[in-house]
Amino acid sequence: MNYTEAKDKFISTWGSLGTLWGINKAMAQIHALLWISPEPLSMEDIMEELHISRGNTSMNLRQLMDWGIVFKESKPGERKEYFASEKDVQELARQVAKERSRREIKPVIKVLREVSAIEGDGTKKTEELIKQTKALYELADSADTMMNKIVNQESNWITKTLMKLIK
Amino acid sequence: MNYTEAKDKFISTWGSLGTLWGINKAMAQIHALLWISPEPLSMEDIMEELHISRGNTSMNLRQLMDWGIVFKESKPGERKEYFASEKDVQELARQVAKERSRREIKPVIKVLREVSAIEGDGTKKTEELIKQTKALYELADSADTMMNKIVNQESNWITKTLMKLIK
DNA sequence: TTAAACTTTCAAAAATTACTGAAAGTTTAA
DNA sequence: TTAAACTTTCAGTAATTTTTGAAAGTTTAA
Repeated sequence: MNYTEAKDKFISTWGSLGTLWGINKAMAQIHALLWISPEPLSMEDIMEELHISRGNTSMNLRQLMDWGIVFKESKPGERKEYFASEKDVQELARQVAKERSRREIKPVIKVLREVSAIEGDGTKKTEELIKQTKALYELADSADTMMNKIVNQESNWITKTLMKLIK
Repeated sequence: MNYTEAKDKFISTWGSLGTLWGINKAMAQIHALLWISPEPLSMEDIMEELHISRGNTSMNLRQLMDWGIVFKESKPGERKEYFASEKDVQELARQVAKERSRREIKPVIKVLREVSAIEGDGTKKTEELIKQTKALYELADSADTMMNKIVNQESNWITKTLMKLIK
């Protein structure tokens, strides 16, 4: 496998993984491209490499910046803007975990807490609703707390922790 | 909030979370419905409660069974088939982790290993591709190994472990 | 200021994904 | 066997999501 094959394989695999996990393909592919690029890329560079439109590129770069994993860079003396990925894998993981917790997990935990807190009325179905949503609440809440621990630790806490668990 | 409101809120929230994580809404909602139902439900029951078609119900039940989190039950003396959810939250988590690892993570790890193993050619871009995909490979591999540890432990290992990490 | 160089927005179109419903298939009781 | 009771399949349709591209917006150099 030469450079171009490897690059294309990585970009397309990353795009598919994104799709599977609810992230749009263009966004995941732009991230992949920047992740392996030694230099920041311009919008033109990205459009050309991935064969996507200017609008699509712009919108997805914006999202990647909202997620905190891509940054704008301006080269001195140039009008054009360049984009660069967060390059540290630990920081990438922290940032993704943090955002998914904030946007997706926390709101669900809130609903689970509310739903599992309704008053029992003596019926079996209400008991079951309370019992099952409470179990989900407790699991989700522990998992989320752990994620946030990770997010707020020094950068290689993840690896250290995983190592500790694995051995 | 009364029973019906709580039930509807749970089902619709679970459906939306599914969508966000790449799982189709009907599948997530059927799971939610069975999760809180004290008794197994028939296909008719599910269709009626969620206002979805027979075909849709059938296909998504099949998928839930493929994931190993919903089971067919036949009541003695009845032709109709009934469906019940895995009720243990630990087992649910184990099963979901196991399947996502097998279907989605493992194949990506394989690609990352291949891509990061290409031979360097002295160019900066090849070096960067190797370095960055290797970093991703190592993180993904550790995380996956941990997931599989969890999957193969006794049922409340998750909670114990999370507790240990949190305090 | 002006206008060139660039980015963002957004309505419309395309692509993808999910859903329906009727026909085909299967199972079981008699 | 037959036929009733049920489930699955799948082609067509609908809904949703993504993408495009041109117009509007912004920035900066002169």
